[in-house]
Amino acid sequence: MTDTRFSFTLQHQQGRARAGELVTPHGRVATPVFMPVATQATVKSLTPEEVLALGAQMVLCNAYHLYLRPGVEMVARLGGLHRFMAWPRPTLTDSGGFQAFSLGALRQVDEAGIRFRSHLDGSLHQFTPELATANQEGLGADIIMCFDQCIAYGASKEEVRQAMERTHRWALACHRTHAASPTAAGQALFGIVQGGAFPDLRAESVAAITAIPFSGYAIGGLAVGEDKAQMYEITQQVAAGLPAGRPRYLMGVGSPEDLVESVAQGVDMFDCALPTRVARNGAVFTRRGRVDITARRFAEVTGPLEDGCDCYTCGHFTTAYLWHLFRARELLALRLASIHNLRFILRLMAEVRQAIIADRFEEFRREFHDAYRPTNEAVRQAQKERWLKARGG
RNA sequence: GGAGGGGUGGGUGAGUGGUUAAAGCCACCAGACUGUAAAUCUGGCGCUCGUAAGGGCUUCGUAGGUUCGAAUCCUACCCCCUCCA
Repeated sequence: MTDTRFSFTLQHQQGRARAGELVTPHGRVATPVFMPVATQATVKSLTPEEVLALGAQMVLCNAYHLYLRPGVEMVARLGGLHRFMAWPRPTLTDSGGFQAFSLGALRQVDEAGIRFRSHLDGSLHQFTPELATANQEGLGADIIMCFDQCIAYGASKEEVRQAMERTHRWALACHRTHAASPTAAGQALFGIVQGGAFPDLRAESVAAITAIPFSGYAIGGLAVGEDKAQMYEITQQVAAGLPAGRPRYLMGVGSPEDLVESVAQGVDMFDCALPTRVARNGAVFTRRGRVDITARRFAEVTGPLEDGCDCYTCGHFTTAYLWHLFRARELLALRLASIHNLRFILRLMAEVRQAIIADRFEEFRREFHDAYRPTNEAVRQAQKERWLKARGG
């Protein structure tokens, strides 16, 4: 397998934080990069032009969802993923392995693959590493992912081990399948490290996955219920074990604070449904933290969601108007909040990159955390404990 | 003037003798959401004591009454609505 049209160049490094560039058949991508999630070949509520204007360089689509509807063949007949969704820039597809985690009772895992009960019509489908790879080749994304088994936090070590070892076997199968494919030259295949929150399993997984010559390496199975301290530790450990010359992708992360922290551990790529989902539920990111703007106290706030934000929403509308749109359940509320949140994240990433290149990432990181207050109860609790400890000791 | 209907917790609106501090919805408050089965979900929402379990107090227009027991039955009064003159 040779990715003649895919490459990654490390441009600058400060501590573990890296700035680099991906080259793909559909263009270049400056890293660290956040990929907005376009599960069903659309970033929910936004047009590709809008997504592009927000500063997005690349989006993630989901092969499982597109396989069920409209179907891989259909997308291929309609010109492939890029043309189908009118997104001319780089794309990445997830294999459907995550749905082994998220679909709950609708799926069953065995050695051959994962059997899914379609959430659309109840029909039964089996995904194997071979099929998952072929599906992604059919869709035609620039980067495709190995079919892995993502497992919930709280599973026993033995269960995590089994899922991990299966993921390793499937990784080999995916690599073999892709290498034999005529489309291989145009697509980069990434491997995925699993192993839950167990450092020894993670070490094993890093060894097994990096033994296969993938174009990039992903950290999977995080942000599935473990606490943030664990997540950061595992991220640091795994990132440190991945080859420096290949892009590192932390799947499914994240929140603003997670992005900053993970870049600090040497991660180059991210995707996350959080910014857009949370936006549709009325929560908005600001430099001071996440805010639920549907609360009554925002009814008459005449300023923008955030002073100094350069997004379309903040440039045109008051917080009071957004509040009204959410209360009235107007569709524009979803769009305007999504625009703001994605712009917030994408701008954050651009600033992170600039800071790394200018060798002032650590200052940036500190300033960010000083100002940013996640609403997450656990984090707040941890902050409180740290404060009490610092005060008492 | 005549006939009829109705007044329930912030709003709307169920409830017509006990299991009712009183459904549902809205509003309000809080929380969750991380490779999207999500424009979703969860909890709270009379006052008060308690960390909790649980306890106390006050509520269904107003005032009386019947009853072991009343938002529910009776009487009077106040107010609102509809139709007919």
